[in-house]
Amino acid sequence: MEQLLSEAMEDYLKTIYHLREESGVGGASPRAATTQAIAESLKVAPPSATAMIKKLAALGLVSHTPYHGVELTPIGEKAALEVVRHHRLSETFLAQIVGIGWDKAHQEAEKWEHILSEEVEERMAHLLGHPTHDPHGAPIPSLDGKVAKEPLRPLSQIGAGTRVIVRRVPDEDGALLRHLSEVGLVPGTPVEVLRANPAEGVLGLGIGDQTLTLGLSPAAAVWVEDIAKVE
Amino acid sequence: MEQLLSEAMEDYLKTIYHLREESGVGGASPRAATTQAIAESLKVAPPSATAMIKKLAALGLVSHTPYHGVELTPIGEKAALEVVRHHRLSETFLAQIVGIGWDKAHQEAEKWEHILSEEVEERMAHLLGHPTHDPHGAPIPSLDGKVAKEPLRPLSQIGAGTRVIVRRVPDEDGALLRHLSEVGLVPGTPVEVLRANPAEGVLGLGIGDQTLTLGLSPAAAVWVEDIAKVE
DNA sequence: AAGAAGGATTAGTTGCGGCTAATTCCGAGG
DNA sequence: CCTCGGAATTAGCCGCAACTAATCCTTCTT
Repeated sequence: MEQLLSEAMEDYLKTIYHLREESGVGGASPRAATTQAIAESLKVAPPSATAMIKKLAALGLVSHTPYHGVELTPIGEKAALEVVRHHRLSETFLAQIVGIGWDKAHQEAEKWEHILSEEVEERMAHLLGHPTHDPHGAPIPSLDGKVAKEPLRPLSQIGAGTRVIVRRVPDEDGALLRHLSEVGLVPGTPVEVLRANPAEGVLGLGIGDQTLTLGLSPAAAVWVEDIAKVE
Repeated sequence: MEQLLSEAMEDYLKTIYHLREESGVGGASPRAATTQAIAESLKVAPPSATAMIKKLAALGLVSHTPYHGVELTPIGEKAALEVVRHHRLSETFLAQIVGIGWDKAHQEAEKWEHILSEEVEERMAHLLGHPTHDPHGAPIPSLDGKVAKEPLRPLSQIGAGTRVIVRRVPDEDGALLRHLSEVGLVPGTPVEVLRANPAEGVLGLGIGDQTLTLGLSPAAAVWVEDIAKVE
């Protein structure tokens, strides 16, 4: 089970995995991986996606119900998880060892994920102490293809008066990441939601002894873990 | 000057560089980079090489005299040296930091060389203390495209009774590398040629207080620096 | 000086992964 | 129940970098 997949195939599998498995974190139902969603994520035209889906289906990596959606088969999921593992290990390695800012690590890892040999992967994991999460808080799948499932919710859905811990931030948007780390919204940070008014479109947050205001849309991308209600 | 070249183009430029600039180390005249030599090095059919040569010539990276050879233009050489720099830095990084055996570092670096961003390259060089040579003793071109020229000779050409220092070993052949490091023929090691009989096809060598016999063909791949005659 | 050998190039194809334009299908609203 | 809009698919094409078969140069030998 080694490198029979082209780079493009790996990209599609990873994208399908993200669409299916990672859209509904807080128990939300995962959206279907539609042709359009896949094409959009990969910035290709829909017919290109259709063609690749057929190829992957022929290889037994996805099951495709025409005009409906795509589902990873167990084999496809294994392959996808290997790419995800390579990606997140690379991100961690780039940030921790190489010293690249975490806001840039993601795009570098997009290239690394396709060329990591099993041996280099093993060495990196070892050097890093077999990390369970990447710098953005995303879980790193284990070698045998298991991912920790975590009951996280988007910060945007947290009601006022609740204390939570930031567990995960998105990795794709460098500018957003830089802003989040400036204000201290990084994985591991405890945060209290002070004000939450959907009509207002903003959240008032307390981080340590600082307070700040964050728009709902960036807040929707920050995933947190509940701790306790404050009455 | 950044990533306008396809991976295939980079491979061709690197190969042409190796054929032209690195064949004659001990002052030997460099062989021409012929279509056939290029095709062979890249394990590609000759027509494929012809086609790519034309493409590179159109881009001003090589000058091509049809039915004769190929020469790197200054721009082409700069591009080739950047790939070589990436390759050798990666080899060093893989061996030194990641902990991959030097016999495997080469083939890993073949993949890394194409995806290194300038920033990651910079960080790696920094972490390694801006090394001047890779683990095989090959000089690492500087950022501005300069390579140290060293007056090395193949070990196979050294006469009996001469002491030399091993400066460079080939990087492509993993099995040969493993053997060389087993017997201690690694860059930096002083060696005395005890016996040299071309008819015999072998060299008698003294390394430290050990002696060993090495065939001429592997010896031709080991480059050494002269120290002094022993009378 | 002629011809043969072998390297180089041209001609024509292939597979991959994109694309646009045209068509087909599905499901929602009338 | 039918129609219509948007999503999905098919049809046909492109660029890249490989390939085989055929042809064309150069050069070396006699």
